[in-house]
Amino acid sequence: MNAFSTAATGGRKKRGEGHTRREEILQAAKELFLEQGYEATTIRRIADRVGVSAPALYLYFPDKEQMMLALCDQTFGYLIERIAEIESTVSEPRERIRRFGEAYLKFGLAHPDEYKLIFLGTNIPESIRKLGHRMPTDDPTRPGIGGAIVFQRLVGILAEAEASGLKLNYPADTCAELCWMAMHGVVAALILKADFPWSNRDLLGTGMLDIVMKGIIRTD
Amino acid sequence: MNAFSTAATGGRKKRGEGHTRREEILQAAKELFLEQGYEATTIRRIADRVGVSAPALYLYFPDKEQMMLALCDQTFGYLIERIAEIESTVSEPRERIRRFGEAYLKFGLAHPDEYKLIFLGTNIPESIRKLGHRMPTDDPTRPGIGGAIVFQRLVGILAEAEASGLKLNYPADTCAELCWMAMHGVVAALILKADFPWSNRDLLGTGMLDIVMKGIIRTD
DNA sequence: GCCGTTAACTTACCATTGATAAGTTACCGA
DNA sequence: TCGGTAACTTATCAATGGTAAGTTAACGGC
Repeated sequence: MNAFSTAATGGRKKRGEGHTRREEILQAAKELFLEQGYEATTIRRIADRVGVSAPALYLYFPDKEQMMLALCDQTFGYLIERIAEIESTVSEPRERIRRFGEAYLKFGLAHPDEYKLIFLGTNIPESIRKLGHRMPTDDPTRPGIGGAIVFQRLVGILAEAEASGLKLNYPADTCAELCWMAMHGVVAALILKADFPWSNRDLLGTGMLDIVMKGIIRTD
Repeated sequence: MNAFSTAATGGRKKRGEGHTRREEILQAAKELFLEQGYEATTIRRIADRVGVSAPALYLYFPDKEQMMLALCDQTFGYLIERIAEIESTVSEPRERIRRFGEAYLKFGLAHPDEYKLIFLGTNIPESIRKLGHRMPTDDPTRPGIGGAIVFQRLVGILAEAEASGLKLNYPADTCAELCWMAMHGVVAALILKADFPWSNRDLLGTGMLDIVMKGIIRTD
């Protein structure tokens, strides 16, 4: 083995310890994907960083795509947890919606590289990008369902808000779609064009949230 | 040469006719990019369709990326023309803004594959995707400036609207950014997730436009 | 202690990719 | 007719994702 690899983790694993190698591969893949993007990260580079040969990766993943998918699920998890937290601590409908939007924005901007990889699908194959938009009816045991879960929670929040008396200007699911499209637009633009001289980054986030809430919630 | 290629265009060009070959290559590349995406389209497949050898393409383009860029400029051109048309025929500020949004939406949905390739940057290298968001200060003679031109026109329309007395809730450039982010969010979502059971496609377009205009234009 | 099973891993290899080097063909003007 | 050169080809490159087939070593059973 290559004693000079960046993060070589010692020699051969003992029997039954293969899963720790799997974790090491995921960690190395995540670092490299974030550093250089999906296409630029080769299985050989991942293998080098782990300290094994390239074909060894295929003992733990069927292909490069599945490594990416495993990482997708991991990162979606953080956002899903955060949303559950909001749902369990905030009950006022308007406040819930706003908090959801804020959490989504904050998550995207705090993890720009991961958002880019997972929600934006930049530089990743079509087959993976699609999974970020998986439909809720898809097999939930397969990786890549996280995006649909997040969206479903937004639909749920708006439907509950309507049920509890909040008046909406459009059907609840349409409101959810509009809300997501708008907030995603902000995050995507700020991340993809980080060096553009945006007039006012904070204002774009809060402004869009204001605009959307004002637009979907009826104000008599 | 391969007499069985899909769109072989006869033999060797006469002297001085190289530019027609260049057009043929662009046409074949466009078809293949739209059919199969950027990554899946290989130099060899493009060459096959044209009816020449693969290295012949390098007589007309320095690399695959530049073929894509040439196509980007072509397609951006259609939208830029349409916007110019609106600016020259519609004078009422509110109507101008709405028409711009409608044109943008219509363009994106009418050319989903091209929008995907050009504005969304799915399956294309980072280096190309960035060009869709080029800054207006960049060298205008280089390809890929179209995205910035479209955005600049939106900024212009809003600034002129404000100058002619329309009251905005945010600075004009912030309004332009919010407007673009929201409309792009709709187009991107409808295109990328064409098979999602969207509640109401038309309502998402007109609704977002209503929401944005209501949100950025002060209604006393 | 040693031995078979098999998890963990390696070396050698494959077809395909974008791209280059170097040579060949044929048109056109002088 | 002949030199220059635009237009094009063949042969080849290194790098890629992935596979086939063999090697090493840990563990349980005897």
